Amino acid sequence: MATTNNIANTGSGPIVPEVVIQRLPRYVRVLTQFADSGEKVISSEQLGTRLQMTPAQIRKDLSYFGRFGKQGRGYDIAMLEGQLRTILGLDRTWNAAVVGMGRLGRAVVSYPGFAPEGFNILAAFDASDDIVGQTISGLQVRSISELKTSVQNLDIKIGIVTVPIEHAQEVIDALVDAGIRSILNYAPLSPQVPKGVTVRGIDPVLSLQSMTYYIR
Amino acid sequence: MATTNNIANTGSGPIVPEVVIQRLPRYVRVLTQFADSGEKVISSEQLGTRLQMTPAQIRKDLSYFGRFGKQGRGYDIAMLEGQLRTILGLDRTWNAAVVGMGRLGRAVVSYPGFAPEGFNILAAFDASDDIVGQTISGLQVRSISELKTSVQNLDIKIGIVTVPIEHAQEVIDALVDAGIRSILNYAPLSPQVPKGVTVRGIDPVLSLQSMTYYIR
DNA sequence: GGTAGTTTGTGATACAAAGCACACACCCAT
DNA sequence: ATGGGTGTGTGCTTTGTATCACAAACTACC
Repeated sequence: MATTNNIANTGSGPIVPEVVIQRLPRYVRVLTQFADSGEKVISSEQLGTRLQMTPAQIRKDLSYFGRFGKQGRGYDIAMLEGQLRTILGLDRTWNAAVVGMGRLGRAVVSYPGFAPEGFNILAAFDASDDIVGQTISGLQVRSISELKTSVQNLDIKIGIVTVPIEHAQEVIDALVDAGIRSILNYAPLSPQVPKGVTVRGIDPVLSLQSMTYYIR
Repeated sequence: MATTNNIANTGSGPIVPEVVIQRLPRYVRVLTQFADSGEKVISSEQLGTRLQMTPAQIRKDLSYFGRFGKQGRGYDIAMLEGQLRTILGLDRTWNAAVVGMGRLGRAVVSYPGFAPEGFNILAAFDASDDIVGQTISGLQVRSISELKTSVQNLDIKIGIVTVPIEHAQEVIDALVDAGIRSILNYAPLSPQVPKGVTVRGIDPVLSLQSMTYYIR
């Protein structure tokens, strides 16, 4: 799975390849690091070294969105980071909901890495009556039957799926039905989604299974 | 990060593109599901529908490794699954070690999805004296100073990195130094590794950050 | 056992992404 | 203010990947 997507190029401008979009957050991350270490300017050469890619590719990628650099100098770090964040929609916060409050779901809602990046988990859902009503990491677990209304009331834009594989497709269908167009899927399947919905899969087993080819 | 790799095409035969290798585990997964539901034979068409890809691509991918199908019929499910598992090195078990026993490392060692797929976590490491010696999910946490000897004694082939970002690169260096050539990295950076070492990154924040582009 | 209907395996083709290389812009030192 | 040095932006080339399309191989049914 790793990274399924039915592209829906938002906004106007040229059509940007999805691979490019997927690289942008990595640029943002490195820019943030350089900014933190007090640097003001960075060249595509330096970025490339850090990210293990050619400077030309970085310049090409950036050129899809504008001309951010100065010849003979490089890129102003703060400015470029800001531009990229705006392009990616990271200049605001996003509300998310987690569906499936088993072991994995609990780990996800208590993961401290989302909020600092502007992803706020505002709701947790589960199908089991034993779990609904419990409070986990400060979230009152809701019944899946409330999914659609909660998504609308809380302005939730991202769904995170942590249910067992046998319920994953139906949960994803429910999220789509509720109007969600971005799904982070922890279940080990390639879900079917309509065009316009983006799904990213998190699947450590798949990653391991393709690595063994190189060491077998 | 998502999926960095310095290719090292093992064995002989033609050079197989890495994208192809990364798709094979997905084929294996679907084949297992079909086998479980009692099917005996499957066509590239059916596989394609399930995986949201063209039948031609599946046939091309498989053709890198041999001729597994029968015209007018399709593929024998059990046979193809077995072949692919052998190709990927999944016809055996693999020993892994987790480095970093914080919140994330604990979640990883207690994740029940690895063992059924033949990935056995045999050792856990941490740098902190407070944690070394503790038993977590049946594993006695060892000091990182023992990394190299443990890797050798326990025949560990896979390293799983769950340390904070500021120690990730040094831990990865230590794993490489210990002879590890396959690393699953949960830390949010693009690590530098020598050629011949494969790193796969698990990074939900990066996934989210590239999805927002499509809904912004 | 012949024929209609499938589905594979694969060259050829089309499409997409990455890399090259250089004109041009800008900085800085003098 | 002028010139040497540096690094961008981008058209062009190369490399890589996906798709097409069809002959060949097999099945099933009469």
